[in-house]
Amino acid sequence: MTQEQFAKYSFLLDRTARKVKQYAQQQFKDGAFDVTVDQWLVLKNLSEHGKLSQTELANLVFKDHPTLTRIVDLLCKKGYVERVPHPQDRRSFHLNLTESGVSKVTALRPKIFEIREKAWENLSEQDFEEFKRILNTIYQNLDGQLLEE
Amino acid sequence: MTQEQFAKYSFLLDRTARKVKQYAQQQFKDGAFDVTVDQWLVLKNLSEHGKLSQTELANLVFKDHPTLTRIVDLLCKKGYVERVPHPQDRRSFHLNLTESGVSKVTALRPKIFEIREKAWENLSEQDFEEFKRILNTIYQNLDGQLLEE
DNA sequence: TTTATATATTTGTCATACTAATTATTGGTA
DNA sequence: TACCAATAATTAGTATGACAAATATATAAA
Repeated sequence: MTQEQFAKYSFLLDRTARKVKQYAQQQFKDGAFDVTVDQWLVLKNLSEHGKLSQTELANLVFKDHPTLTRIVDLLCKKGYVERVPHPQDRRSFHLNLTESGVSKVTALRPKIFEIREKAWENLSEQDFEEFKRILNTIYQNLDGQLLEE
Repeated sequence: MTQEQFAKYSFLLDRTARKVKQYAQQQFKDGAFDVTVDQWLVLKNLSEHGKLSQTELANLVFKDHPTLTRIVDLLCKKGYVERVPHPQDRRSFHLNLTESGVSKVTALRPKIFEIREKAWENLSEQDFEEFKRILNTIYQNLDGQLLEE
């Protein structure tokens, strides 16, 4: 295998990740879900982990703080999330789903599973395990954080 | 495997793709490469395929036209690429590397192979083949274009 | 207690991605 | 010729992503 051939993993990875997001986003739009794919990820994690600070949430979804701030801004504007002042720390917030946010998650969850399944046609559970292993290995190879812990 | 577990592929894929791009971009910055990762992809393809219209180039790098227009704008501003009017079609351009662009590609190419190798530590050539197969399968599963061809 | 440092969040800037709409031009056809 | 549809590229608007810097507050150290 030449270096040339080898270096293509980054191209294929980027291309596929974009396609997956684009496909999902199109389905979200067709279904009038009223959220983006990244906004959904945030809603889903809030729904599963309850009250979270923005820092905790950012770590869960692997987005940096400025990006998360902006996503939360949009979700608040749409009325799905609220920022409740943290009782002990005035720098911080508890993020909560509103009633409307809870309904949204309940309504969308099954539809999103369906959308996600399409990508996996012609692939097996074994493929899934391999894929996870390789992705996680790459991530760890490049993650500087590990050196500091 | 629950649906819940299964649907994580999209999260892992997105997270890893971002990490790969971020790591490379950081190395590009440390090495004062003066281009972004996506700008490099465009330069590299221009170098390998010679005169191309923007539409042809967009198809090669799998970016949409507005995105490519802006990347080419930046590369022209930096003096690595030039837009030459197409002799037969006044709507279109031939894109060319400038002398400076050719030198840039020659200088960066080996450095970028080194950067790309890091991600692949602890993984085999066999893994690479599996990875390619799975990524391409996912891409094709979601690619509406195929239906029309 | 004052000072220094660390933490939580926000703001600013640039680059990329996607969609829709626009402009200019081309080619086919009545 | 005049019209119409297709094509090449650009512009506009919104969202995300990375990074640096700013702000406010909390905590630890002198």
